[in-house]
Amino acid sequence: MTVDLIWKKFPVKQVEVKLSKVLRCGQTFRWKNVNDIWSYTTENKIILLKQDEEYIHYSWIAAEHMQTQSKINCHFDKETLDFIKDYFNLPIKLETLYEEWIEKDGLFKISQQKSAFSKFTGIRILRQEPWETLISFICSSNNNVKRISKMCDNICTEFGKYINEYNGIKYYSFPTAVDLSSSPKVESRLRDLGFGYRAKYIYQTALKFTSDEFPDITLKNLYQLRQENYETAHDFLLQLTGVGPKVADCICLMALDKHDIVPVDTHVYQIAIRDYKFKGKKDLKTMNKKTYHDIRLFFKEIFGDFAGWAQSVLFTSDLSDLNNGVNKIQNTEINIDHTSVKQEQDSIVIERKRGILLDPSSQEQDSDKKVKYEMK
DNA sequence: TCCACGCCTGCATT
DNA sequence: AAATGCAGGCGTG
Repeated sequence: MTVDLIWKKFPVKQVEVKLSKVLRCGQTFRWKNVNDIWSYTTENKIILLKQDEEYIHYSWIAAEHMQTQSKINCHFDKETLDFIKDYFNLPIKLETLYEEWIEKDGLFKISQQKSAFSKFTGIRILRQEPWETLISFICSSNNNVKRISKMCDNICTEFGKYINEYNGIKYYSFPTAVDLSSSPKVESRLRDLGFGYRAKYIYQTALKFTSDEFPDITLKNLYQLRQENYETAHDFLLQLTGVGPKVADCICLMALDKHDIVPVDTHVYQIAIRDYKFKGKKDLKTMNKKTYHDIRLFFKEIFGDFAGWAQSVLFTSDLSDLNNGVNKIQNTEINIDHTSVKQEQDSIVIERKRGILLDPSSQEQDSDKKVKYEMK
């Protein structure tokens, strides 16, 4: 089936959104990049995006079963644009926030080296669908971006609804709670798909959303948390299997409009000690409840109402472990001849690499990596 | 209440 | 080349 894509566009500066960063900095795991076109499935269509200096271009492919009439076309155009504006939190102006952060950053930072905020522009927090965010972040424990992406891909292919095909890739929607609790076999199937101990967490969480035993745990109430305060949202999420304080905070920040929440892991803890004036043991491996709380409030006091957003920039700029899948690919390329880069014809990985090569600020990182590697 | 431990897989190191 | 270590958050006892 061949489709003629019709592209529309709207103006956005790259300092407001930089797709190549935002879509692979560890907050979303389901976007694919094929020939510099980003793609993602919703319930009824595949959404396609590409970005140049001044514009984001968007297009869509309706689900296979839907007929394409001019009326639907027009509706889908609007729906897609609305989705993009909402998903990327576009009403929130990043440039102004960055100015505030740079100012505050200077006051608290230990060294006066160039602020991460002037180097890594266009990184913003998405406003993602709460159910997908919940399941994705249950997958994130003890895990890396590459593997989480693969797991999300697997769960859609196995339990989602077929949407359509584009560029030789089949696209599926993200499975619902009903899809994931339909049979106890779900858990063992997820295990087979490489979910490990998270298979049980996902199945049990899905069950809580569909079973009468837990009348308060519903999709509607999950969505309602966007209107509730942080404590309410956090406590609700902790009832779910596989959701602890860190995962709950990720969901609060990335799906539930809690812009001031900083999810704390040991990496964030290290940033607090190394770059800011947080006093704590440098060798702390396991974090207790108090430390977690203290670090979260520490960053909130520095950056204020959008502390979670600010933290995501610091985190992304501190690339050493983050995106390790992507970085590993770069190292492989630099060091070994082409024949060695064969086995994984994984389109996601391959295309990520492409995106990086075309992204000017990432090229700086490329050269950094190269230097580090040669010095070894 | 706090803590140590096990859980799963993929990748890097030895 | 097989064995080991690491990543690093949640649940359990």
